[in-house]
Amino acid sequence: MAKRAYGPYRVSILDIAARAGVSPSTVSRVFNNPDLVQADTRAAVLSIANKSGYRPNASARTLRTQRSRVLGIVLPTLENPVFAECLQGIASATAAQSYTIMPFTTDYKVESEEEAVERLLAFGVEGMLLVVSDADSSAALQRLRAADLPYVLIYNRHEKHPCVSVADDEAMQEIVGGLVRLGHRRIGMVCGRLGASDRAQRRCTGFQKAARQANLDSVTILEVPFMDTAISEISAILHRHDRPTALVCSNDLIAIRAMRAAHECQFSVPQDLSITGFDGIRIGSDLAPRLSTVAQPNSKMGSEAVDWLVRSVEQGRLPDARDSLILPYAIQWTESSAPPSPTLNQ
Amino acid sequence: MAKRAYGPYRVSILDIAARAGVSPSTVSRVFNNPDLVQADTRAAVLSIANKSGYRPNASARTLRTQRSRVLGIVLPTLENPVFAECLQGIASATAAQSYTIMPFTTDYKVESEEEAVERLLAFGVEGMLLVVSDADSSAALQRLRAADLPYVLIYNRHEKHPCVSVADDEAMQEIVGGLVRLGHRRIGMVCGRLGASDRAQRRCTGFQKAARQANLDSVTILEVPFMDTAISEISAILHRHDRPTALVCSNDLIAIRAMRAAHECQFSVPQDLSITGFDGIRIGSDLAPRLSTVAQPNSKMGSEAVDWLVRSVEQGRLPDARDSLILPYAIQWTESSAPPSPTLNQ
DNA sequence: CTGAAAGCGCTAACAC
DNA sequence: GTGTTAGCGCTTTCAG
Repeated sequence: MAKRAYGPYRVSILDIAARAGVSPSTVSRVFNNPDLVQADTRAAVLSIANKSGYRPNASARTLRTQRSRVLGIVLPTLENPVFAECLQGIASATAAQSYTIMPFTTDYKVESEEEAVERLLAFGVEGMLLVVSDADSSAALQRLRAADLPYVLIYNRHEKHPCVSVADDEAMQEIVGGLVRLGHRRIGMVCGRLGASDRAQRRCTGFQKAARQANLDSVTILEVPFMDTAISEISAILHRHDRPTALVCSNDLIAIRAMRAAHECQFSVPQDLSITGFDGIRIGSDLAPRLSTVAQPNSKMGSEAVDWLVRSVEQGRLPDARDSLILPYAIQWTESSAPPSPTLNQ
Repeated sequence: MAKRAYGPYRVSILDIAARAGVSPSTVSRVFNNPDLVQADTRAAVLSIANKSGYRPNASARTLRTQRSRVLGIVLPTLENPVFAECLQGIASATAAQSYTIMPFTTDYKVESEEEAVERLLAFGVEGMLLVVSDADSSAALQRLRAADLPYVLIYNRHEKHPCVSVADDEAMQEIVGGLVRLGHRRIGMVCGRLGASDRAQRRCTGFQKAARQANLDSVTILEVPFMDTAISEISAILHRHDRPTALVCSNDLIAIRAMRAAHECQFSVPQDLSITGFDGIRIGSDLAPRLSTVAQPNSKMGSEAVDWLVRSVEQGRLPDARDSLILPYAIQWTESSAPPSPTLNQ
């Protein structure tokens, strides 16, 4: 039993081999190719291994086989449930395939993205799953390309990169279209920091396009870079006399804050103001009123990305951008949206 | 440049040494003990290393040094923001200390806890942070003890284990006390699956104790094992003619569903029904009405646990249960709680 | 200040 | 069916 310089004892394959009276290779085979080993020796080795709490050392195995079975994960923040739900999907899928994950959060900072990728590369991950701020300009992705490491983006969409996403521009247009059909003519959009996320940008563009098509009476776009001040900034808009009758938000977290802002302005949702979100975080459907939103299959986006990445890794090739997955979204028209009250829409 | 059996090229220390015309040891020193290397050779090596995108191979380094700088994380689910927020705290703190994390979720299943611990042990993590279902009976913790690996529990509380938590029994009593002082005499408690979490149990016990002390007129305890059915089960209680005037929930997610249930029963919160939560998830304070709750410093609990664990690891000793941290909680009396309306409290 | 050599724990040819 | 051997990439004495 080898004693480490400090800390816990760890049993090595040599210890097990010695105790079982076999060679290390036999022990190794028991764990990697059980069939190649006689049933009784296998049983003996296994029993001793279990008794000693032996598990093959992953670092040594990785070094030897050049396979770590570890995937690197890079995402903005777990404070937004959309990413937490996605990571949960990733975690479940990887565990099911006997892979392990190593997550980093970037707080939407590109330097952190690069740092994370660098660390993960050093670690010898076999592939990465990323949610980056801006796929088009990402240095982290260039590095990944240069390193020839398989990766898949989630929530991002880009021609040149393998992505798992939903058609959010389209979804956004559908949302606006729905509101217009309900009778809304003054619609505002509230987005997160546009510079920090190509998603927010795309959704915003989708909104503008739909607004133009519908030839709306009034279109306001409000960028709320920080969640802390979101409520008061939204309230400000609601105090204007020509305030919108509907507020389209670039994500659910903002939409929830918009509901709060409405409440503080003594407006009731949806009678005085319709509100829609984007993402489909779990809690949205338990609110009162339920949040109308574009529900993305967050957990599934994670697990699909895992499946694709693992497949690529095991086949020794890079995921192809042309195989990018656009998963279906589901617009949930629920209680936070309704026709504008007649007096409001003049 | 060594070509892997499949997949990406990776540059090794030998490549760098050769290109720089020095020995591998020198390159190694540049990365680990820069001071031991002459300034100009150091610069030369560094420049070549950067140009080639070289990063020391973590597996090899771990194998050699017996230090992985990886911490294992085991928690129930990221679908509950309380754990997502905590993991975010863990992620930030570990990144700041140049450690990496390897998280596993258990969905409250003890077998998954054991499996996760086993995998992490094999991996050679230097320590673990866990949120287990029941610290007292956990086989995973026994295994950790046997392996002599440093670990810290979060949210769990136990005499024999190093824990970072808040005094939730006390907090629970304070919540009930507060409601009683507001005038509530019929108070109900809604808990998650008690068998799945010693926290839920402790909070429930705290509630019962406080209820007894206050000699309440009516005490209902409702266990809602699954979130999917929570709303309807809570509604059922609210339909009773002697329904509680206040509902104390064992966590915020349940409290949000209780608010929903109240809404569906046409009760307004807090006029017809007061509701309190537990955990202090971020969203709670942006709801309308804001959720009254016991706010735990979730992110900080994670980072404190990291700091403690890392300190222990680096000093080569196990965290001592007697040093367990009980962080302060903050009861937020906000909009979801108020005195009962006079007609209700007969 | 730098190089040579050994070895961390494991697996995969290759022998037998 | 099993053992022997070499070596994955790195760090670390030990020499010089």
